[in-house]
Amino acid sequence: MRRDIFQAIADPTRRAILTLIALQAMTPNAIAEHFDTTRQAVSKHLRILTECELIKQEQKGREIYYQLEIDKMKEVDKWIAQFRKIWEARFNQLDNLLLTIKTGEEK
Amino acid sequence: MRRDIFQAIADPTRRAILTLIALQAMTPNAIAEHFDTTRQAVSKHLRILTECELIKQEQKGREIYYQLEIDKMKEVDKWIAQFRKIWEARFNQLDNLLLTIKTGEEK
DNA sequence: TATATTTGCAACTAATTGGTTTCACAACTT
DNA sequence: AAGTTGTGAAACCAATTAGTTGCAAATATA
Repeated sequence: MRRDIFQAIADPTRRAILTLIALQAMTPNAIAEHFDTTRQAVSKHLRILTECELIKQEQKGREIYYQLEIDKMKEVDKWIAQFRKIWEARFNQLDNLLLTIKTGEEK
Repeated sequence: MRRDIFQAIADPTRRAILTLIALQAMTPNAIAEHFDTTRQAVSKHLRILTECELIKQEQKGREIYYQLEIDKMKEVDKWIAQFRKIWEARFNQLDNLLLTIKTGEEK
């Protein structure tokens, strides 16, 4: 069973769940109300997100509050960083080019 | 057939392909040499990446060079941004707290 | 204690996935 | 013209996925 963050965020419902609980922890029932699916299906998504540590549970009586483990998100950010480095470098090149053109015009 | 970037980068081989061609365009054969799989399997990955516009082709004689469409990567970055905003806010809160403690000590 | 609520888990199903083998076609080379 | 090389696409297969329904366990309420 492959269980990494990239596979976890591949599903649109799971991405929506992460956005939903980003600001405040919620119970499975409350989460399920936001989607056109059964509570059990949401429960399965929550299990997958828990397994790859993108969320964590906090039991309160018979309710379980799920909340985002935001630090785990940094792993995706880290992978994207290699590409960000490239597009920022290109942006700076373009910037220098424009500056060169401008300086040329002023002469 | 769902075909979005998140589903595309869910596969580890596809992520490796993206990293591989990030700096220079490559042919399917050259790419396949880096993986323990057939050229045809790589070809299928390239098709998926092309369909969601993460890469583009450039024909040169009978060879086809695949190169990264880096701008498309920004869409993932954009989704991550909502979470980055949160962890940066928390970092600043912590920073302020430390500053408050320090200031308190100086009194 | 009996009942309702909140939840996770197992079993099943249809669709999708990533891989393979085989083939066809176009472009170079001899 | 004949053979080689680089490539995509089709047909098939095993594994995985996301969903369903049904059930069991634990906690709250009457």
